[in-house]
Amino acid sequence: MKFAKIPMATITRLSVYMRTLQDLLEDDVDVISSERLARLCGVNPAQIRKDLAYFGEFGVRGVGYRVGDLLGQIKDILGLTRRWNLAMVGLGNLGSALVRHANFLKHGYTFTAAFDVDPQKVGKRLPNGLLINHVNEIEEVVKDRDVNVGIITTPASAAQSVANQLVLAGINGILNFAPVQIQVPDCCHVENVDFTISLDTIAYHLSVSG
Amino acid sequence: MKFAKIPMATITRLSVYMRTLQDLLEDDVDVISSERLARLCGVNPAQIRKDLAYFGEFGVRGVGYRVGDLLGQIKDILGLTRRWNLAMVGLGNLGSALVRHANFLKHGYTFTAAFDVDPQKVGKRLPNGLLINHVNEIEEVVKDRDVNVGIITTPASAAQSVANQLVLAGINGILNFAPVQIQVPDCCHVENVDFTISLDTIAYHLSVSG
DNA sequence: TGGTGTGAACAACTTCACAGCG
DNA sequence: CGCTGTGAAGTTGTTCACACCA
Repeated sequence: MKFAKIPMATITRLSVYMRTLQDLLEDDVDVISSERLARLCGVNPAQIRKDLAYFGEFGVRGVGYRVGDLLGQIKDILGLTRRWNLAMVGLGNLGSALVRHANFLKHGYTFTAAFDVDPQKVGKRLPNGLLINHVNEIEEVVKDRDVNVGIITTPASAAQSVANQLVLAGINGILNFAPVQIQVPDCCHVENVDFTISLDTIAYHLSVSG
Repeated sequence: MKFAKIPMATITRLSVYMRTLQDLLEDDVDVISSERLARLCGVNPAQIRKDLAYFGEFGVRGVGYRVGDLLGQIKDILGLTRRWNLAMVGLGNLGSALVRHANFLKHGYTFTAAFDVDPQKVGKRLPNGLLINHVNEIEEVVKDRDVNVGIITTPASAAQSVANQLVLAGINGILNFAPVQIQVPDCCHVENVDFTISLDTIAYHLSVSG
């Protein structure tokens, strides 16, 4: 099973397994079976075994998986044993909140740049000390500070233009919170976080079921 | 094709079509073909026709779809012709930012309640005038203000307990921003918005491709 | 003629069931 | 003996190709 192409959904689940394993490690659990881990993650046990099998044989037959080992392996697969530098573009309510959000700081993600167009904001510093640059400076600053991933929290109307500048600056990964479909070349990977869609989905479910 | 069960992915895409149609309407576009709409939404034209076919025949053969009509139909399908009352639970950086976020106010979503555990916050009012209640008051306030959907932006450790209280208060839809898998009875629909997973996915893609 | 609506082919992902090994 | 690893079966979702109709 070593050289198959890996389903996108597998990568998503690896991230979930990782989080659960971290919790288990903190609770001093040494070994866990696919069945128990599956219950904790809300998936099928065979799914876990198949997901892991894409990357190697990490378990012990008749026993299960060693929590610490498996956690290390998954971090390795996801590329989380190194540091990733992030740039936040758009420091409105959402952008500012996310920069302060503790979850990014786990797993080696660090903000090394921040951008906005508002003259009131440019030149100021964020609570963590990070200087806010103008969006026009993206190319220069991104290269200078070795930014790997851009996070877009601008209004929808500005998102595509920002994405273009990020790509131009050599960025290959974008996390897009703006509610639009942005177009980028194949070299750049975009993930969309769109809670308006999620809300609409809830509205639909509530409508049909009563 | 009227009485098939509808793929979850179809509902997600309807929300995307809706947004694009709204833009087209503002640009005074009257009619659009599945091919052109598909290009704008980044999907396959047949996909759009199939998605819509689950719910009826909305197009005109040889012509395309009337933008205004189709928009109305999709809003109807998604249940967005009525008002939905939201409750925000957790008014940290993220929760506060989301309450202020303009996108919720489109499409008939309104915040009618807000909760936190911090005594510094309880009793205060948000910029929009909404009073912050204590999380203990969820059941009472939710029923009183006819809340339909709960949004969880608490730390992961508190999310399950909050979800339990929301369910107890009779809520059937939860939008969960906390990075944990919350367990609820079948009567309640949960959508997760988990940007830590999305970031990990980006890290994986950057790692494997260079 | 041109674009929708849709059955049939195809592709992707998930689950089952059991062989294989510690 | 018990749990992993995995081929095969099953399920779900996507794309094709063309009949059908304004």
